[in-house]
Amino acid sequence: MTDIRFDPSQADGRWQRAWDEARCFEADSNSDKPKSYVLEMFPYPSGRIHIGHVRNYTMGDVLARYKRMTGHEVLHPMGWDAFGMPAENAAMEKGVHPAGWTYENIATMKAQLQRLGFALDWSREFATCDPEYYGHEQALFIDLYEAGLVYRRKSAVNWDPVDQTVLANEQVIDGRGWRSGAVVEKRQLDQWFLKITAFAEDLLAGLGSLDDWPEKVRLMQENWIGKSQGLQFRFDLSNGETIEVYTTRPDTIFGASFVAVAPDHPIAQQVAMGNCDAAKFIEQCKRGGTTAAELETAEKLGFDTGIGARHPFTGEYLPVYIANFVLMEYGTGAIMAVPGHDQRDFDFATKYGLPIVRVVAASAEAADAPLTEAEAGDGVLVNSGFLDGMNVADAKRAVIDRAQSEGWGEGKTVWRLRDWGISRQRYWGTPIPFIHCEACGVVPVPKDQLPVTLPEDVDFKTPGNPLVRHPTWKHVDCPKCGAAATRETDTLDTFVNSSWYFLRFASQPADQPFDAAEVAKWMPVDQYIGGIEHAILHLLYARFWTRALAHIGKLDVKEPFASLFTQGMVTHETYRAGDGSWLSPGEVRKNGEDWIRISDGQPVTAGRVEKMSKSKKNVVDPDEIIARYGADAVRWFMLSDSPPERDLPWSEAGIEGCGRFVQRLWRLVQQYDANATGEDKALARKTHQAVAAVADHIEALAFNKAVAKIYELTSAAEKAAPSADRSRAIRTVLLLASPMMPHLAEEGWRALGESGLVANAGWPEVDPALLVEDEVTIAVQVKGKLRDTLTVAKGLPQPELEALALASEKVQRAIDGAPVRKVIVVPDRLVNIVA
RNA sequence: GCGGGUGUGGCGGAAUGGUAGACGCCGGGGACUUAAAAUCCCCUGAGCUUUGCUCGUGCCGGUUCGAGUCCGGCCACCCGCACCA
Repeated sequence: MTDIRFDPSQADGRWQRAWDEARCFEADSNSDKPKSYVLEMFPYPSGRIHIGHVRNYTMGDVLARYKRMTGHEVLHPMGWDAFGMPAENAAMEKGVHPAGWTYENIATMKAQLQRLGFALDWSREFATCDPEYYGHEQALFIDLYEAGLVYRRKSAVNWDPVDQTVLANEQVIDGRGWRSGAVVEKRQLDQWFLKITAFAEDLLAGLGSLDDWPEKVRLMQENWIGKSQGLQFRFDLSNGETIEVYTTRPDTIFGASFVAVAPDHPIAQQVAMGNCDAAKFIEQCKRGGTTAAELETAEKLGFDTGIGARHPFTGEYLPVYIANFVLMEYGTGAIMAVPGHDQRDFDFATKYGLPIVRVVAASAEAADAPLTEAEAGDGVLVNSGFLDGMNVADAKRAVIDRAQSEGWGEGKTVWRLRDWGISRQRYWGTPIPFIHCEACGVVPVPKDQLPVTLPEDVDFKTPGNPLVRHPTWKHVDCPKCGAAATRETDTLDTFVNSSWYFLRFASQPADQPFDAAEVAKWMPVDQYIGGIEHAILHLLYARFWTRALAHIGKLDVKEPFASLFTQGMVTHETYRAGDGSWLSPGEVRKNGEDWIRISDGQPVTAGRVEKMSKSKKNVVDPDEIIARYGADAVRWFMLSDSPPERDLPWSEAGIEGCGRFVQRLWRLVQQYDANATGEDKALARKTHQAVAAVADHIEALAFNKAVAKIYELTSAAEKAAPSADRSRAIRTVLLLASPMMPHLAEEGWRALGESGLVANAGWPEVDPALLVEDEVTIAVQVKGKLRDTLTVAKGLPQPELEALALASEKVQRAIDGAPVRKVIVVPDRLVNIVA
């Protein structure tokens, strides 16, 4: 009672140690409580924790702590997605070893997370670069290989000739390597692939069962998988050959007025050999930009090959063009073009004066209505021979049936999804556990020789993959025939590491990747929380791995994440000096209505509220704010105000307000009197209502609303006179706030005379009888406009309510003598008088 | 272009078709203090002829006794994908 301020600088660490010593948050796989697996996307150890991590992990933490309080056995683990390019970049730039750099970052970031007091099971921590982890990954990879889900083929890669390395598409900027600036070459290399397309149908269908995923993410995945159904068929060409095209609109076949092939289509290449204009045109197409803006404005261009394609129904010959808008990677790289019903074909036909024929119309009478643009909608087939009069769906089926019975085409499903290329010509990744033998070919490393570990004595001074030029590492004997052989020097895409880590968190036997029975107890993850940037790749790959492992009998779940939540970013206002340079929040201050630079008083322009980024200097450092306000205030801020799926604007005033509330709650706890007597029925009601509301809000992840309810109960308890109910209210508010402000809650729990940890306390019970009010405020409207309010006993019968409302002076004035035509009474809510 | 989302005070945001603006921030006034910090109390959508009235949830219309909420049509901004046949 003497020290009225709560001091996080000494309390935070003390309670963090107490939880540690009590091993509060270690999950027990043998518990018979209902399980709850709460998982946030594990971080890449880039160096320091970002404020976005703080928000992400705070949300998960509140849920995890709440679930513990409501009697669940909670698995809430943390680890490190530790392989990746930044470690190699650091090695090249600073001469440090990727492993050393990574593990140092992990130590730093772990300490940062611990300062926030997260209820994490650190006993299960691992980094994906630990040989124990990636060794198991290698074993799983071999299992998938043996099940036929892994294969090798030649594939084009972006090759940086200076850095001697393969670049991801994002690392190629304007055709040049992002680091070296060298012009990137396309090279054909033997690459490893995972057969994700074998699960395309299932991955698509599975989306339907993910009711607790954001609609947006499901749609993004659906588009990515990109299923389309149509007809693949052959045109006989005037030069005696045939060409395969694919269409999703076989119904419009009578409207086809030309055929178009991609510039890299074999036919285009063949034409180019004998025709230098064609060759020039193809060159020109390749020079075209690939950025979104360029594509949008790109003009449709074509080159008439002079070849004709015989229409399977009319026998007419259609011209074959090479066209810049046709993609080799999709379908067959060739299309039948129907200008009347496809906008791209329409634009092209208009430019080159090709026929535009209507074959779908609103009605048979509108068969010759002019087309001013392509019409893609449904309707009745016209100008289409035997299809006339059919609707689009029937016509599609009819054409496919004819093509199949006559043998010139077949119904086909085409996917946008490609197999997953997982070869990376890099050092800092999971070595692909295979050996190349001249006699035996590709041979998996025997499992008893796993893990294939990375050599430590590597240098990054010379460009290229250190695994390739290491003097000894790759030289091994073939496990099959014993002859001299070489190891695969590619490593696995880092997305593989994050495709099964949640299984390893659930079960960590030494001799296998996971124990199926133990995993079955924890999976699926009940709540997964992370950024929207992983909406497609990570989540799709994890869904694929789970299916693939189920396919080979290692698992019994298909969908790894039952419920997904994507949180918004933390944003901050930006500041610029007169010369346009960015200024950090610490360099500026508000001067009346304006902003000025602290150092010289010069005016500063306050700009948009944007995602925090180092380049714009609008960042805040979690360590600094924790040191200044304590972990609880920071956590509270992360949950307040903005709904969790939306962006959260960071503000100095906001965090100060949170700091004030921490102290306010602390002062309230000091007023707790275990011996207080007497009732306060109204406060008791508010208390119980708050317990129910906060629980509902946390379960819905509506943390901002939960926070508002805690504020309300706090205010009510502050204002109340001492009573037994007030003491209960104070105790309750502390429990409700404990998932959000665990340190203050522990300190307060002691102040209340409790000896255990609030981390082990139960969620307060709710008395349903106290959830309902005995008095209600009734709105009294006249013609829908509020004129008065009445406070009456709950459940007052309609006639009495009506009489009370009509007796109101304000109501009578509003009616002004007009006859009452109708009275609408909503019990316990309102009376509306229509006069 | 396609798909999705969002529009409510000075700001972040609440609101099962039923009292719009909960809660927080900012701001204003007051109390305490020699003073400040801290804390506490009050006010705080706009306007007006201020016991009260009118207007007000991006815009236009509709349904309804009653619309921020439902329906139709627009507008703006944000995000994702993008020449996918």
